[in-house]
Amino acid sequence: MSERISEAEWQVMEVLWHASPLTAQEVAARLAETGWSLPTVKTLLSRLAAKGALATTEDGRRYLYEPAVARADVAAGESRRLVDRLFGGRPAPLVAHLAERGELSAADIAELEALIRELKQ
Amino acid sequence: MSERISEAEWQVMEVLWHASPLTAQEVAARLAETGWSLPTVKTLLSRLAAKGALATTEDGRRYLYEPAVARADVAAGESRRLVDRLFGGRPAPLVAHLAERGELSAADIAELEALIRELKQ
DNA sequence: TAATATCGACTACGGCTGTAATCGTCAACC
DNA sequence: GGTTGACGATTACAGCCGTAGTCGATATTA
Repeated sequence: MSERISEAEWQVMEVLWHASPLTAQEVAARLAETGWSLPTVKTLLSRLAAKGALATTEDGRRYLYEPAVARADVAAGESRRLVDRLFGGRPAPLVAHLAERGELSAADIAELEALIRELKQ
Repeated sequence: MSERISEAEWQVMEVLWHASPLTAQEVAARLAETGWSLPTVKTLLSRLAAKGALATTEDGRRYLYEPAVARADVAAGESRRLVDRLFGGRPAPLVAHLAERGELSAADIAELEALIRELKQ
């Protein structure tokens, strides 16, 4: 398990994390804004199924697709990789970075503060 | 500007962010633990120079390489991309994620707390 | 029952990435 | 001055990624 998921594949996963199971058609419909053709979406679905990120159920002559991995797990893995690579595994510099660049709103800061308070218990 | 830097390329950049300018030989020597051959390191250096991430100065018949982009800028870009993609642009969920998985040490939390206090001013 | 639409599977293909060998050239040494 | 070594440049090549076309089989419809 735990194969990497590419960026295009991630968008497909997002659709299915949001609602599943879906047919290839339905997934493609929800990805209309990407401009991808149906074959493209089908290729991505196949690749995801092949690497175990999606589970398929036969429904007559077609498949219903649904996630086989939790979004949280994949997100955690990606986060960890980034934090390791960019900040030596320490998350504070990441936050400091975002802050320095004005990428943090007051709401973000409040949210982080509440989270920290909770973590300290 | 702002071409993407791949993971192998990132390791080369790390060397030069740490000390520069260096020759290809010197860079390769500092990447001994990767097991990469000298040609491999040279390829990575060329690609980085071609995309403007490294600046070169001629030194006789060879080049001296040094970063043409700040580590902080690249790191910020990557962080931003990740946070956008995984957490809808909000950093708190990222931290929450790391926390939930026990990826945050007490020291990390203290560091974050200090940072938040500072940000609130 | 014959034509058509729809599926998934397979194939394609250019670009990027990781990894490296080879080539032409110039400098240094014998 | 010829040979050897060190450079960068060029070429290679398999695997992954984004994007998509084609094919064979089946279901639907006329």
